[in-house]
Amino acid sequence: MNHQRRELIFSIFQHLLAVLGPQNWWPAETAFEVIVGAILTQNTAWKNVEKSIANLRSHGLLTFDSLCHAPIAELAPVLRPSGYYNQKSRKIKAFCDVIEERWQGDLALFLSQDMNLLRSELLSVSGIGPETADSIILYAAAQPSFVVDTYTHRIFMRHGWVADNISYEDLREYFMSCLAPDLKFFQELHALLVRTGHLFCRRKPLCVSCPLSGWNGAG
DNA sequence: CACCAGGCAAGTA
DNA sequence: TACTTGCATGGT
Repeated sequence: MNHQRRELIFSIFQHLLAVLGPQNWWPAETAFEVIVGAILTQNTAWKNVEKSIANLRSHGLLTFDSLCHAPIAELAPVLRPSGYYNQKSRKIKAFCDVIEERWQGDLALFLSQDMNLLRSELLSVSGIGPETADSIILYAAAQPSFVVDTYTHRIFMRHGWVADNISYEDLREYFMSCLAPDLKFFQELHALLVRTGHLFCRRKPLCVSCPLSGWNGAG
């Protein structure tokens, strides 16, 4: 069972890598920028997130030390292009407050803790759910927690590889239970699946032209 | 015009 | 546990 899953996942990975090339995610300069981007992209097109990131940079708010001292009233208008700006400004502040109060402002120390403890603490922050937490762990903390995003779910359920109503945690376990915890592999596979989603499974009922269409894992 | 985008929390039954 | 709804701008 696990062996067959692993073979399927490896063959998908190799095929997408050959077709699309290495993605080298996450598109950010610093760990803090990854975290901010992960929150801003919740149910939001990345193109709009880029506008907010650019706004933050021009306002000098793209570092932990500057942003954690900025009031929400200053933050919210800057985040306007990526939507839900009142919610997201509170979420980012809630995260910064945890780092300030529980980790004395040491973001690197926070990110270097044991992966499962890190995941639990991230999930306890209001505004950080499972996908955002796993994105932060995989790309900001550089620890191997598999990220399940909407495209991963869509691609796997449309091919009939998993049930369409599978939960986030169960789909994450689908990957993590049969794969070695390989940071670079988790990063690249997630990036390739999102790229595939952007190109072939966006605004469409089926992945008709998806490179995985008709794929059965035998390749 | 309607619908969607790299979710999440809070409310309801 | 399993739905439903609000959050909000910008692209197709």
